[in-house]
Amino acid sequence: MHAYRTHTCGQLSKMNVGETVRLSGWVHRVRDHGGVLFIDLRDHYGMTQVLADPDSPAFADVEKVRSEWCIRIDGEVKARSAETVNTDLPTGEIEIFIRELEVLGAAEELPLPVFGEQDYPEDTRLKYRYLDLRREKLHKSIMLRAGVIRSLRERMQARGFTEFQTPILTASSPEGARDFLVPSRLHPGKFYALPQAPQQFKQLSMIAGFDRYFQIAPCFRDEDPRADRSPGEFYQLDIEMSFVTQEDIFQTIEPVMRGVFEEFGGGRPVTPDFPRIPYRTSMLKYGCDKPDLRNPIEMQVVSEHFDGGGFGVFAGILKKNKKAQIRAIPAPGGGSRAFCDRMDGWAKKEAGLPGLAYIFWREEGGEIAGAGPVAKNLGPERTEALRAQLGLNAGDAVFFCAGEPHQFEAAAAKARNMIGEELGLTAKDRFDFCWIVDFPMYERDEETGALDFSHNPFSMPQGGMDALESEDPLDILGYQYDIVCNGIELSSGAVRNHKPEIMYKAFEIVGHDKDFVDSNFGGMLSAFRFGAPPHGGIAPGVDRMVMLLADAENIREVIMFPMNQKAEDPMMGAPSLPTNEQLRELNLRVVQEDK
RNA sequence: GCGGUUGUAGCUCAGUUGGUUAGAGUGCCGGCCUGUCACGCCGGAGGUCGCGGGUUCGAGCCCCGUCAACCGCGCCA
Repeated sequence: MHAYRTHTCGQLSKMNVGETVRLSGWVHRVRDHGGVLFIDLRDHYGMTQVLADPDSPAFADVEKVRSEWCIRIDGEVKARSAETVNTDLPTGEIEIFIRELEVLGAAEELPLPVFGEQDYPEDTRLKYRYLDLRREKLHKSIMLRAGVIRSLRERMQARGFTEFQTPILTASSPEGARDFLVPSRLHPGKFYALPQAPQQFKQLSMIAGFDRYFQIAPCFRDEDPRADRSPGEFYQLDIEMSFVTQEDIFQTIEPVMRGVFEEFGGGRPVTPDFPRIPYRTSMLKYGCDKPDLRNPIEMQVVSEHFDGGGFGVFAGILKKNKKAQIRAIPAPGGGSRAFCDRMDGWAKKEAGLPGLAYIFWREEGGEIAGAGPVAKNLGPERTEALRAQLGLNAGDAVFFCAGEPHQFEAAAAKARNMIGEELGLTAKDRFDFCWIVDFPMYERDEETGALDFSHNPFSMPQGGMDALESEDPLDILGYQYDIVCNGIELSSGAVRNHKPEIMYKAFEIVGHDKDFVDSNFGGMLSAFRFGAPPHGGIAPGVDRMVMLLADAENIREVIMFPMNQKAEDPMMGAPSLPTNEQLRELNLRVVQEDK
C-alpha cells in the first residue's frame, strides 16, 4: 500500500464499498457525538466523510484531532444508509470507517479558519496565505487562473504562435512607468531594470523573423497599487505578429478572448462580435475610453437646446466659452424628484461635480410635461425638443453636465455608471466586449501646453509620414487600440512604427531630437535598419481577465501570493534589509533607511 | 504625497444620550452525547476597546494628535 494514499478525497463512491483504503488530507470539520465521531477529510480533489466509534482501534487517536491537522487514515469503505446519504457531496454515498490514524502534521489554533465562507481581514489573509489558499473560494480562483493560462497557451499555439522567453534582467527604458532596478555586481554603479513589458524584445523577435510570438509574460512596474492593479508585478498575454494590419490582429485575438471567456465564464454570454468604437465616440457617449457596455445609457450633446435659452447658467457657460458643451445623460425610468435629487446629492458629494442639473417628465392631463427647475427656466418648447432628441418619455429623466468636455467627462462617466446601477439598467452576468480604436497619437498638456504622446510612442500613425508632416498633430490618429470588457481595460495594442524616419519624426513633434531617440531606443532603432517587417500586437492582462471571470473585486483574489497595498509581503517579509556583505558586493551604500 | 473609510476577545461583529462588572457568534479548554454533515447540550478561560494626550465626577462613545489596514486621487508610454 502507498505510504500516504490509495485514493484521493474526491474519488471514492459506492463502487468501492468493502475495499480497504488509505486517505490523506486535512481535517475540515470534526463532529464528535461521543460514541461516534465524524471527520470531513479534505484534499485538493474533494471531501470524504470518515468516522470512528469505540469499536475502532484508532478511536482514542481520532478523538484528539482538530481542524486543519494533516492526517492519514486507513479504513473500510462503507455504504451510507439511505437516510444518511449526503447528496451535496460527490462522495456522499459512502464513508470510511477508520481503523488506523497517523498524524502527518498537527495544527495550532488557527489565525484564519479554513471552514466557512466568512470574510477575514486582508493582512491576516496575506500573512497566512497558505491557510487562505486552502479555503474553497481562493483555492478555486487560483485553479481558475491556472486553467485560463493553460487555455490561453493552447489557443495561441493552435493559431501558430510560439512562446518565447524574454529577459527579466534588462535595460531601463525612459518612457512609461517607474522601473524596478537591480544593482549590477560586475558593473559597480550600474543597474539592470526589470521589464515593464517585453515590448522591445517582442518587436525584435519579429525583426528576427519568428513571425508569431506570444508569452505569458511577467511585467514589473514600480507604481502605487489599486484594487485592480497589483503592486509591482503582473502578467500579460503578450502577443506580436508580423505582416499584419490592425484588422488581422483583431481577427486573431478576438476569438482567443471570446473563447476563454466562453470556456470559463460559467455560461455567461460573451459579445459575439466585438464592436469597434472610435476613441472620440467613446468619450462622447460614455465619457471615458473604457465603457461598460452592459449599461445601455449613451450620452448626447444637447448644447443647441440651451444656447440662448432661459436656463441662464447653461446659456451663460455656452456664451462665455466656445469649447463649452452641454452633455445629456439620459436616465430612462429615473423620472422622480426623489431619484433626481439623490443623484444630484451624490454628484456633489462623490463625483466632484457642482451638482447634476436634471429634467424629469411626467403625465399631466394626458400630456407629457417636463418638471424640475431646469425645465421651468428652459420653457416647454425647448424642453420638448430636448425630450424628442433623447427619445425619452413620461417616467424618464435626464441629467446634464456643462463646461469643457475634458473637465466633466470623468465625472459624467461615473454618473452614467451610477445611474445605470441605481435604475437597474446595467445588465448582470454578461461579458460585454468592445474594441476602442483610433486613439489620438498626441495630446496637449493642459498646464504646460506642451505636446506629448497620448499613449504608446511606438505605434504607427494613421497616414504614416504624410500625416506627421501635414496634419495638426492633435488630429493624427494612431493604429492603436484597447480591448475593454465590462468597463475594465483588459489590453492595449498597436500596429508598430517600424520605420526609423517616421520614428524620428514622431518624436520630433513632441520635441525630442534624433539624438534622444538614438540614445534611448538605439537598440531597436538599429534593428529597424536591417529589414524590419511591418508588425503589431497586443497584450491582454491575465490578472484582470481572471478577475472578471472569478467575479473578484480585488486583484489579490486571483493572485496566489500577492503583496499588500504597501507593496509588502507580510508572509515572507519582503522587502527586507540587505546584509552588509550583500551591500559591499554590490558597491552600494544605503543613504536613508525606512523607519 | 493627498483624501475617505475602518480599528472592541484568536477570528467575525454588537455596544443606546458619556454612566456602575464591555457583550454575542465562532474558535479554544473541560464535561455529556452512537448518525452527524454549520451536529446538539452544559461549563470555563480569553479584553491596555489601535496608540498618546485632552475634556469630564465619569470616556469604547466627545475633542486633538498619531499609527495601521483598505478604498480612491496623483502615478500607471
